[in-house]
Formats: sequence, C-alpha cells, structure tokens
Amino acid sequence: MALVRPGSNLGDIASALGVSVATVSNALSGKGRVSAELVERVRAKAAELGYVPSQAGRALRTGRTRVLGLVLPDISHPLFPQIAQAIEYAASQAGYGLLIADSRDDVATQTAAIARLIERDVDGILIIPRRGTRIADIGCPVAVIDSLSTPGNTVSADHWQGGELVIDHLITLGHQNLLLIGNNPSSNVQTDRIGGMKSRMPAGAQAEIFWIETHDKRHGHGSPLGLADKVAAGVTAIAAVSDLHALRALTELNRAGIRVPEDVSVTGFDDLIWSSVVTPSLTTVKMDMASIAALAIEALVRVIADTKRTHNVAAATPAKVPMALLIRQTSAAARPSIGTGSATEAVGP
Amino acid sequence: MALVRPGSNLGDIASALGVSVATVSNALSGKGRVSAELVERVRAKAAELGYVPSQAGRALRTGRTRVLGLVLPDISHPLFPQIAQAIEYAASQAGYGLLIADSRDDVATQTAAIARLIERDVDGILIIPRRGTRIADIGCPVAVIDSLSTPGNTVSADHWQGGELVIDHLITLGHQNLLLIGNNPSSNVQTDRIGGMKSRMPAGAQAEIFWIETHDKRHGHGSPLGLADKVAAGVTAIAAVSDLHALRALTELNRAGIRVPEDVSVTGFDDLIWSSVVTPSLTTVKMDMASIAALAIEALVRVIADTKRTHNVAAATPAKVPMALLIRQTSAAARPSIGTGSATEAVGP
DNA sequence: CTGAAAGCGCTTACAG
DNA sequence: CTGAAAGCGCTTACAG
Repeated sequence: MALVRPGSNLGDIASALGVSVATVSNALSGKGRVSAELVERVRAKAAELGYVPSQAGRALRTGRTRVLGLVLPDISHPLFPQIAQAIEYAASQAGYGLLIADSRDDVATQTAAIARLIERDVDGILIIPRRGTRIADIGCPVAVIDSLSTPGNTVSADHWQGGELVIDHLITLGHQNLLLIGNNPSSNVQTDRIGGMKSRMPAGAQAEIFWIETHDKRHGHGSPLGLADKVAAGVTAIAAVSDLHALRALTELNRAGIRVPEDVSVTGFDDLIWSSVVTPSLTTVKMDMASIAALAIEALVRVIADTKRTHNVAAATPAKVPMALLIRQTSAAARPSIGTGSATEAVGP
Repeated sequence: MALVRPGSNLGDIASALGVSVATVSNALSGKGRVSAELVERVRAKAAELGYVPSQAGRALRTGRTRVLGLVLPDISHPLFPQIAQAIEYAASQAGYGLLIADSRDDVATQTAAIARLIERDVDGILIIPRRGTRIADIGCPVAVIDSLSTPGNTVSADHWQGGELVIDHLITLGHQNLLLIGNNPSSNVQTDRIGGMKSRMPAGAQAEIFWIETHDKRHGHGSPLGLADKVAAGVTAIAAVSDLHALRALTELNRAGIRVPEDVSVTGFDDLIWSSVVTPSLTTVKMDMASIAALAIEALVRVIADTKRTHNVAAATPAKVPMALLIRQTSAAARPSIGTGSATEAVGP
C-alpha cells in the first residue's frame, strides 16, 4: 500500500476530461502542443479540482528538485538574518525552495551538512564558508558567498571598498590617529575590510590594529578593551569591522565617561538591527544583501541549467557588490587638541 | 531522455551482486528479510559504489519527503537566529530537512509561504505565526510556536513565568517604582511577559507600562524615550520585554549621565548576542530554545506518524518551557532615596 | 530467505 | 493536435 497524497493528480484531471495524462501535462506546462481550447478546459478542471503538481513525481522524472541548499557557518551570527532573508527571497523569486543547514562553525559539520543536502537532491548549494575552508569540488553546482579574497568565491560585498569608505569619511572629519578593531585576522571578510581601511590612510596619519579575539583569550571573554587608555594616548576615532564590536566599544567608552562623538568617533559595519536605535546611533557600512543574494542565485541557476547533474562545475567569475556608508551620530569632527583625553566642547547630535 | 542522477542506485548494486533490487532495498533498510551474510555484501557494495538513496524516489513511493517547513514571521528579527538554529538542529537529529519560508510580517505572504511549502510536499510545518494570526486548518500537520495565549499553540517558552522572574529579582533588590517597556501590546509574547511581571508586583509598589511603538509613531523612529524624566520622577528599575529595548534604554540613560545599575537597574529578555558584551552587561531572561525546538519537532513528528496525509490534525496539547534569569551587571540594589535622580555611591561591577 | 511485479506522479520522445 | 508507452528510483505486499 502506498500512501496517498491529498488532492488530485494529472490522472484525475485526465479521466474527468476523457483525455490522456500526457495531454494534461502538456496543456498545463504550456509547451504548446495542445489546442488552445483544450488547454482552457484542462486549466479550468485543474483549478476546480485544486490540483497541485507533485514535486516528488516531477523531480524523479526530471532529475531536478527545484530546491537549493544554504550552508551557513553559524546561524546564530547576527548578520545571518539579513543574509537568510535575502537569499530566501531571491530563491523563491527564482522558483526554488531553500533548505538550510548550519555548519556550526565546524569543518566536519560543514562537510556533513553538504552531504545531507546532496542526499536530499538539491539542485545546487549556496555556501557561506566557515573561515579558512576551501570548498572542494562537491559534485553539485555551488555558489560561494564570502569575500573577494576567498578562493572560488562567486559573489560578495566589496568589503575592501567598504573599508575605504570608512577611512575616507573619518579622514575628512580630521581624524589622524585611529584604532582599527577586528575580531579575528583569519577571517577574509575582516582582513578585506581592514585592508581597505589601511589603503586609504594618508601619510602621516596612523592606525593601530586591535584584534578582539586575541584580547579576549588573554583577558577573558567580554573583558574591558582598555579603550580609555587609547583615547588618552591620542586616538580620536575607532573603526570596527562589525557593529557588534563598535557597540562594545561605544558602551565601554560611555561607561568610562568618554563622550561619543565629541571625544571619539566610532564606526561599525553591517548595520545590525540595533545600530540605529542605540544612543547615539551608530555610523556604519551596509552591504546590499538583496543584490548579493540575487547575483548568487542567478549564477547558481545558470550553472544548474548548464549541468546535466553528471559533472562538476567551476564557480562563475566572482562579482562584487559595493557597500554604502550610513553616516549617523557616532562620527563627527576630530577633537582639536590631539592627546587631550578630556575635551569638553559639546558638539552634540 | 531523463536526466541522470550522479552516483549509483539500487539497480547498480543489485546487478553488481546478481540479486534483485527488492533484496537490496530490504537489506539496506534492515527490515530483516535478508540473510545476515547477504546484508553484509550489499552494505559493502553500496559503500564501494558510494550509493546515496534518492529521496525523490523514496518520497514518490512512500508519500513522505522527510522535509519539514519552517514559516517565520520575520527572518530579520534578532531572535530568529537562535530559533532557526535550534529548529534546524532538532529537525536534522530527527532525520528531517528544513525548508524555510519568510512571511515578512504579512498575512498574505504567510498564506502564500504555507502554500509553497505544501506544494513542495513537506511532511509537516512549523509556524511561528505573525502577530494576531490564527493558523487555520491547512491540510497538513502543523506545530505552532508562539505564546501560551495563542490559540492552537503547540509549544512555547513560559513567557509569563519569565516576567515573574524579572519582577521577583527586582523586588528582592528593593525596587518599588518600576517602568515596564514593551513594544506592541498586540504581541501575545509581550503581553504574556508583561502579565507575568504585573502579577508579581507587591501591593504598594508601582509599575508604569510604556509602549515603544506608540511612542515612536508619535515622536519618530528611534527618538529619545524620555527616560531621564522617568528616573527623576522616581523610577529605579526599567524592565524591558526585549534586550533590544533594554539596550536602547541603557544607551539613552548612559548618554544622559544616569548610571546603570547605580542609579537605575535595567533588565531585558532573550539574551540576544550583544547582551553579554555590552558594558555593563545586561541582566536578561533566556528561553531554552533547544528544548522548545525539540518538543515542537517531537510533537510534529508524532502527528505526522499518525496521519495518512489525507486528513488534518488538531494541534497537540500545548507545552511550556520555563525561562531562566541571567543576572549580570545592569541590575543592582535600588538607590536608597526615592526621587533623588543623582545618587552618587558607586556600587560598580 | 529471495525475487518478480506493481505503482507512486510526472515528462518526454515517439507514433499516429 | 492527441495518445500510448516507457521510465526516473524506490518500497511493499505477494508468491515462491
């Protein structure tokens, strides 16, 4: 005994109309082999019966499931919502469902996740790779979204250019002594952002790089970053590679009685959800996830169309999508006297 | 011409071994109709050939796809990562894939999302409903994760009890004049949390409720909440229904020169990612998403097992999972003199 | 313990 | 323009 799907199938329509299932199929798929009049009758009957095509039947026959897999390094990353939402939308626009898999920041889990998706016969896989992973030839169309520095990358935000935007903004405001905050130097995204920042530092200006993960390992997770000392030593602007770190800096400075942006400017990256609601609201750089997702899906769909599912495919040529600077309240003109950690003029928002 | 799957199928194994596909199928599924010796040979050959069962073939035959759908009201909500990660994990543990669909906080989109999932033959759907939506009988097993007040709910955190936890904590610390911050009174989750809070207010103590959405509509998105005035008027503790609002309060207070927790205590809800890294770190209440996800999947799988996919199913009896209080740095003993907005003693962390 | 056969729902050459 | 037939990969009663 086989289980029965609810609703009707092609056979129901065919017998109700006294025609063959082949004709019903052709009529519904609009491939034009059926008279206009019959097409109409078939359509009407299908609607009447509430016919819903079986993806399983179609998949078995065509070898295509119209489902894509999305492998994420860490679903709990704060940027994930934006990414997942954009990709889900782009996929559904292209007529694909989206199966998600979390690689939990672990290489073995990532490999297993990919294998599970392939078992489920996805037509292609979108991967945001775990740091330092190179996606091998997995026998299935793939698009990689990461950074331009990632080998095999398909699409990404132009993180480097985003970094340039930040520094240009800060330099224009007169800042000459900067602190650049990253989390982990093995992240291509972060090193691209910092690379772009450094590339725009004019001669004479200085920028120190501060890696949070190293600091936390040494002093404990969430321990003070010692930002007050940096400010006392002359730093007038802090540029973080993520709003998460910018927020940490912002609240630490607040707590130490250092005013933002009067005493120090702070900038972030990614426009995470709270960035606009914090006081003062955070100047940040945003990626255009909608475009990135659309390009990734488009590339993937093109590769799928070219494949007969029997051979592997090299990634398309990488595309990069520009980032945009959102100037809000945490960045302002540098305080005039460098080295004075106690400027008092109020340039409030 | 039908497209060919990569890899091998049951037939390949069968002919390599000179047995029938039926036997191979039985051997691999371990239903015990095959001799131990043959089972071993089949297993070995399957491994050698890198055999991966076709879900499409199996689905067509069994009527089960082993895929579940997840419908979210708004993927970009900051709590979503926790939810999605927990559900993805629970689903994959139970042997199910997870198809996601974003309802973009819109009833029509939610309906369309559900329809798309059903077209893709999901075995069941998990829904976190949009506010105010009642999930109708959709002809497919469903589990609803929302609040206990939501009709048809399957599992949820015990938001009411979470609210009780917060107030018990604050009252113990000597607070008598509270401000309760919510966003939107039409959210069952939020009204449950606030209901729990109010239920534990002792006689004599007072709590004012402040709805952010109403305020923002009147004064503009992200505009100051006027918290300094509240504090001056005697409020010593602010309990928000979300870390997002707690963070907004925290930074606004900081900015106004009011110290947390020395002058005012602040608490949130949900332990969003930044909560522990902000200075001072946020006292909050966390749900046990892993348990909620496991219960939801378990209930759904049970319903699926009972169904022949031909009739609909009422939701199982609702379960509630207790929340846990995380006491961090933003809550402390109430300042002694009520009405004095300028307490100066340092009870710092 | 093992195999032959039917059938899940669909699409596509091919024949009429 | 329309239909009969084959086949995608699998599982399951049934027969031997």
